[in-house]
Amino acid sequence: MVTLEQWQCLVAIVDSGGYAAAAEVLNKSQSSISYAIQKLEGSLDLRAFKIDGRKAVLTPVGQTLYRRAKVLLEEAQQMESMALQFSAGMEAEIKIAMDTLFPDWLLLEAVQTFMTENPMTRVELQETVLSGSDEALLKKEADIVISGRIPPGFLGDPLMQVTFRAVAAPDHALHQVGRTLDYQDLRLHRQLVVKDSGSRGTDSGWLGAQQRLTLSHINTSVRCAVLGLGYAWFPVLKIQNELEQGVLKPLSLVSGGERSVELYLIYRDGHYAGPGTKQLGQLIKDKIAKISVE
Amino acid sequence: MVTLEQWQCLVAIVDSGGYAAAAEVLNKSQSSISYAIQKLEGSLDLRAFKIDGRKAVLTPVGQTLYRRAKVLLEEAQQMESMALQFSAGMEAEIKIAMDTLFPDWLLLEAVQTFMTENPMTRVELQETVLSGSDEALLKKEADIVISGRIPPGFLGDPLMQVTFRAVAAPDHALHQVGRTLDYQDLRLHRQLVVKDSGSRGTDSGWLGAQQRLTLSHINTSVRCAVLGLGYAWFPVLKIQNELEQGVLKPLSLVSGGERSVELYLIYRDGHYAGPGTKQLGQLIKDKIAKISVE
DNA sequence: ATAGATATATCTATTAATTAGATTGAATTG
DNA sequence: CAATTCAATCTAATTAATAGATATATCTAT
Repeated sequence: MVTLEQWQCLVAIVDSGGYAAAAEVLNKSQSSISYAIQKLEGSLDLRAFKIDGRKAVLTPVGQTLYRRAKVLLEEAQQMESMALQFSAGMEAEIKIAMDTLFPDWLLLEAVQTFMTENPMTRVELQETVLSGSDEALLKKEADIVISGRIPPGFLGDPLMQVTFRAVAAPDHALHQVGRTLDYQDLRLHRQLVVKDSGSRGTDSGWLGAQQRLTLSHINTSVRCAVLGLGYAWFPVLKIQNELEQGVLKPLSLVSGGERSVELYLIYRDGHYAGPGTKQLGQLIKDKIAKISVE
Repeated sequence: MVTLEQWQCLVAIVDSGGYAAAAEVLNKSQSSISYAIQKLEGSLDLRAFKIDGRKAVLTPVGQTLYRRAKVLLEEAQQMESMALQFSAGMEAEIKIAMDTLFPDWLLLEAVQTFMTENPMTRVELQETVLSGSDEALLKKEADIVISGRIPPGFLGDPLMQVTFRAVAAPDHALHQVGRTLDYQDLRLHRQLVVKDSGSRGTDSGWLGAQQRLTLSHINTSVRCAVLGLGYAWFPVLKIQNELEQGVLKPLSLVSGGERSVELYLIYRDGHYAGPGTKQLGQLIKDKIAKISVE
């Protein structure tokens, strides 16, 4: 196998203009360079240089090899500097756990910005519900968590207020009652509940409902509500489209028709978080700040 | 610098599932593998593997390195097999000299086909006129020559008949004469002549003309004819568009209004030509055969 | 629990590859 | 024609890579 060093010699000879000059550049002796080229030419069974007078000149084959060798070396160099960044603490992988309450497009925009700036860092996104985010933190399955709950021992930065509203499809029975509804009315109808993604399975939603339909993802839940399968509390930001299109309609409740939850951004390792994690967290915060202004 | 062999070890360990298995695959001892990874990790100052139990498992950083190392090795491998083709006689560079009489789109199509099949071979095209092609052959500046002249000592395969027709712009004075023209008529007008690209500079065209405008390229000459700067003999295939659009019109001559030249394909090295040169030559012939049938 | 099997790490002696330095021969320069 | 420059070659010394033996840890099956 031709080694990287041998390719490097070939390139150095061309770039510097000769064997002796290449030796200077690479901090080697001239004989080492000569030896390296001999080995290269030997193992490929061709001539890369023709000695014209006392100058080393590339053969046509050599020219082709030179061009590709430059690319190869460039790539090897890139790998090493990438690795250097890793050893300096830059993460190869950042895992995010996000409660489905959080507007996903917002996070995805931040992730996209981050990934273009840090192409060597992978990002993994896990959508969680309620205790699922706690679990991600405690089991070290996520570096960044966006959730409404801060497990004891962690510190969270407030991100945004998520407002819930009780809604149902316009032709749902609850919308035909013709007066403001109370808890008794709701009890008689099916409530759509999003299943807790944590393994302990804390239940969410109002437990007073007799009939319940439990979904694993909020998007499915919204779809069910639109189809008239039941009523539910949804984050306003998540159903903006549905409200505008009129396929979902807010229920007028005596009280409790609007609830709200504060979402927090939590670093698993607090201020010991790596540089990439911190940058990504900041990007998310910036995105939200920008949205709030608009 | 991390060597290719070290990257190869990393990849082999992952692909085969362990240090010992990698040693087997690479025909080395297990301790060599261990040593190589130690060197790699040492020079990058990071850990690529974590020994989980007694299994070697990639760290997140290691995963990223693994993916890129595969690409790097793939590229190095490609270079070597490319070089192997070179040493087996495949040319790194093929030079073509083509008389401008030859329809260029025909050659370019053949070149394109060749280049997609042989991405590592460069192709250089030189357009010549008359003795320029002889010179390219004799000075070894071209491997393939397409020309109407075969210098002594070379063998040419007949390619195609190129038919010349005397033409001028429709509003040219020669078109206003109102009868078939003879040599005397032509003598009185400016002839457009393409300059010989050879250094000896044999003159082309009919030397009886008193006024001449000499151009270095046939395309320029056609443009001049369209603008009414003179009359000229052009290959029919080269001015098909101009004839259809009516911007050039054939002159009706008593005799000599149509001449023709046979073009030949000549290999500089005859049947000692390299495999790429032969293939490219054959492609050109095939293209012409296909055209002739249509 | 415990023996046996499996997998990586480490140590050591050996072997192979690389290196520098001196020298030679060829080509260029003044 | 002498001086200089450049690559090739030879040699000795150094360095790096390797296999083999052994140690250590862990998993598996009894």
